[in-house]
Amino acid sequence: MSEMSSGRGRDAHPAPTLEMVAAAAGVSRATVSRVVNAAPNVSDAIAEAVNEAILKLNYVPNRAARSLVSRRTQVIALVVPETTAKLFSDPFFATVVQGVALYLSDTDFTLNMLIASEMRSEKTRRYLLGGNADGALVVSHHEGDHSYDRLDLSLPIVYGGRPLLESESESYFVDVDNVAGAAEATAHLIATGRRSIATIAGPQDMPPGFDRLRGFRRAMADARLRSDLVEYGDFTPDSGAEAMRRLLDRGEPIDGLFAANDQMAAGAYSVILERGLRIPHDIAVAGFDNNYFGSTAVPALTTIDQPSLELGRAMAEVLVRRIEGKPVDRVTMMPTRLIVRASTTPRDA
Amino acid sequence: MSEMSSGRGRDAHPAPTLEMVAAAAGVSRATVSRVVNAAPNVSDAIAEAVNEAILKLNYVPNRAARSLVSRRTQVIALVVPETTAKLFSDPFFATVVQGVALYLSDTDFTLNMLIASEMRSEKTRRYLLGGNADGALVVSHHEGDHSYDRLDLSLPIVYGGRPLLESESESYFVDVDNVAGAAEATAHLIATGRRSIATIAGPQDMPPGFDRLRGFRRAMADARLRSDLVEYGDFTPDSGAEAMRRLLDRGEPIDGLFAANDQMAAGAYSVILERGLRIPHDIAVAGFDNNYFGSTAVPALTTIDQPSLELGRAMAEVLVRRIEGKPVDRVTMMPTRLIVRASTTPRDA
DNA sequence: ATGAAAGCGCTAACAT
DNA sequence: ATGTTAGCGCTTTCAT
Repeated sequence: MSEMSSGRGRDAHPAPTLEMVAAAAGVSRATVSRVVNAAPNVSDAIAEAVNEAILKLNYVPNRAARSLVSRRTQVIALVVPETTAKLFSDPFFATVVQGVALYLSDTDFTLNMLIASEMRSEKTRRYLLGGNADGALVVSHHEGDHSYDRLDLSLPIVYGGRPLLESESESYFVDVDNVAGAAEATAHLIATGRRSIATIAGPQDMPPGFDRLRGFRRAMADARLRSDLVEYGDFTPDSGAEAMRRLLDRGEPIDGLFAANDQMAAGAYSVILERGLRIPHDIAVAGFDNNYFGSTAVPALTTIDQPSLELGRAMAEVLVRRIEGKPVDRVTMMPTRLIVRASTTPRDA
Repeated sequence: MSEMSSGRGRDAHPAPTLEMVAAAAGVSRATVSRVVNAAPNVSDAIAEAVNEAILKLNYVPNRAARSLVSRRTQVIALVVPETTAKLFSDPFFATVVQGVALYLSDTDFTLNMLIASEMRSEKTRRYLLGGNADGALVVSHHEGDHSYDRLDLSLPIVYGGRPLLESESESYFVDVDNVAGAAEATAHLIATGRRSIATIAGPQDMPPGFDRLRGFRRAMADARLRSDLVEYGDFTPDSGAEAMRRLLDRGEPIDGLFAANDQMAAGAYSVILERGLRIPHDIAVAGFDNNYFGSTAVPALTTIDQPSLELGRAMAEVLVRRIEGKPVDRVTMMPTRLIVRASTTPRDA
């Protein structure tokens, strides 16, 4: 295993410049620039000659030079709060990033990923304000933290997930329709014959926690059913188990459960089983997120699928449109999808 | 929900330039540049005055301008083959990326993520060769594809995972020690009393597939045990199930199984159970990867943990050292760790 | 120790 | 339709 040897490169073949292309094609640099940027006013003959020279020299425009004069970096920053990065193994988040990257790979933009920790928050701000990116995407997980709002004055920003206090923010965001998704899951429970439906809600200071409870309540109200069987968890399996315990300890009959995410549903499963109750016979269960906590559970969990890839794609698209000055809605809602599995099979089936 | 409004910014506050700082501090631009870059020859008094001006004006150096003259972009490209991106939900991959990002966030480098599809491979090459990055990291999953080797002449590259034909490549890479990990898992099976141990190997044209089989054979040979109970899968659960079926159909006794990854182990589980055999009583099982396929299996799967975060970190570190011209080993091996769970509990325990 | 000046590679008026 | 020219903001000799 040898040592050494390093950052040479880039100098072996001193990269061809626009000027060299101009010389080779026998035209001015301005003309080459026009050809490269597909400007309207170039005669076909010359354009062809220039393109030939470009090909022959293997010319690639220097981005730094271009950025310097055009004031455009063609860079989009993806800001990942460190708390979210810790949950990196969360397939939801990874898929959102993939969606962003996929969309951008068809544009001239490049994706810059930043991990923003408390410590380095100043560094992140400086990076963003230092003209290093044309726009930023902020993905936090459940927090609804729109603390980069102020930066939006200098740089277009698009968030994944709505802000906590929507009325106080003018921020652009793309969000999953948590209310509709939760309502759909609840309605499904009702449609399969359940009447005494409880919910394990998420933290009410996190938008998804709040919205999913709202969706549950709405569906219950629509069916003229009571919706006071509510306990709260923090989206972890353990908290789901405890909430289920509290729910069962109330002594009221429960034949259906909507958990605000699959993890909590998984936690609830263990308690339900431990009390000698059967799923779905005694209690039908529906979750939210559609991840492996639900798909590998026994019985498999009915849940709400989030369009994570599309969410990422949409975030990138909204941001690019803002950067390019095209009109975009300030809020974009992504539809969810009900995934019916064994945990909500009707009793008579 | 309002419409419009867009890419303004950046002009509201015309970013302060080095020149403005110079004026404010009453010195020349050269001096400001020296202070910013911590050059040796600056008097404390002046340095202080300059720093004050920088703070007051909230000055941030313009990267494009800096890159243009210094020929350094401070950008590191992370190339993700699209085939890998599809497996994005794979926690292994996501965590590697996180490791990279985490390491870089303590440096002056920035992470640029590129999805390299077949279609856009030319675009990727141009990007890399166009001086848009100071170095590149290539993470493919299992493929051992080092097809960017040629670019290494112009740009330092570091791979995650060894090349398929190591002898033919001079590439820098960081890899998990698959041989040692597989050997450790197998040795553990042996240590817990198993003697007729089979393996479900991965594709032999993928380095991890090949290396894990080698590790298995080595451990068996060290214990003077036969190692001809080998069937192959393609790392998917289904292929694991089929391989297990073939193994069992051989009619030879099997009391232990090493699967080259957790997915295939999960597939094997179903066949073992379906044949009325018990885990670990009849057959003890060990996997590799340490992901949820194993941790959520029943009984929980003994497996080999890969230091994914550290792998990413190490890749970034090796690349940065190359870029900075510091010595680095061409190959870096990351140690694995045995995670003992219920699937290998000794019979007498 | 500090300043003056040149120039990195490109785009965008402006002129022709 | 094409060329000329003047910078973009910074680093870096070279003087002083």
